[in-house]
Amino acid sequence: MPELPEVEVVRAGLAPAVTGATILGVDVFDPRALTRHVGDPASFEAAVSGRRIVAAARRGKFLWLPLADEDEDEGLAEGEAIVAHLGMSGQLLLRSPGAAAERHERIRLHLAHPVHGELDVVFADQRTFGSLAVDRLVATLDGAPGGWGTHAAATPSQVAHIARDPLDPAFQDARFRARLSRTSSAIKRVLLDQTVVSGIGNIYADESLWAARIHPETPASSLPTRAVNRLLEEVRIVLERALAEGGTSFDAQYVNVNGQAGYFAHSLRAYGRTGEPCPRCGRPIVRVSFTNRSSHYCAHCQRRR
DNA sequence: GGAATAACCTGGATGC
DNA sequence: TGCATCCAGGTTATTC
Repeated sequence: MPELPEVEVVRAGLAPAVTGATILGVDVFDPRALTRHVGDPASFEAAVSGRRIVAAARRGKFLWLPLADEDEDEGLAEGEAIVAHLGMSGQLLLRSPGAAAERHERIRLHLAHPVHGELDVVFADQRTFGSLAVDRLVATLDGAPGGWGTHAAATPSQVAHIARDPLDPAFQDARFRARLSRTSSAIKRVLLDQTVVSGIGNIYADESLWAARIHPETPASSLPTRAVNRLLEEVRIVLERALAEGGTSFDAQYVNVNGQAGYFAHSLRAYGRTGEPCPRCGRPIVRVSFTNRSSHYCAHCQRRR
């Protein structure tokens, strides 16, 4: 499931290939892949064709490719971008022009790069929770760059409500602590709330809470400052380790832009290890239903307060 | 206004 | 073997 490390791997793979490239044309094979786009496939194609990609940016699980006309530079707080969200199973793949269609291919962008020549960016998505869109850029409220991979203090309007991720230099720890202190919701639910902290999904929420020895249903406001700080530290460690290992792949659902899987699944301590011994105390990891999904934790190490 | 829940979707795994 | 059901989960609209 693409969370921050997986999306960042995709962004980092796209950036050198698409930055500076001009979009020659678009093929939309499934309009459901444009559910975030206001307008029909023809309007999407018209909005991007002939324009130049000036960066590959990311905040949390959202990616965007700021667009410029031939005589514009990046850095504008206005303008438009192609926004991408991979949802549950979305992939962005780099392919040679004329390469065979991918399974579940929904959209293909045809690009011409001044150095690399022509290439295609394929958006494939099995479960169709992901989508592309053209969206206007809006200035960030704090004046800092919109996210990783861009110097422009702007994000697509669809991303404006998304909080910064814990690896973002502009992430404010104090603001995070204050937000937690105001809600009695379960800490795992808060970690999954992208308006509080972005980039964390079910896998890394379970892993971070295990590392910080916090029960997933602990009311956020009951956590002492020391525990919140430890949790933030563990979140960052888990995300950085996963990023270094290329992300988490359980099957072919998550791959980088070249179709290769990441290795972090081998390093998971709690997620998906139901019944296996806790790496810390040896007692079995348990799985419980949690808001239409699963939580994995050690009932001994992560006792409920 | 905050919190909880349902719906969207496909394919692999499981049970009968 | 074949069919039916369950499960995975990010985001958002809806409901409480």
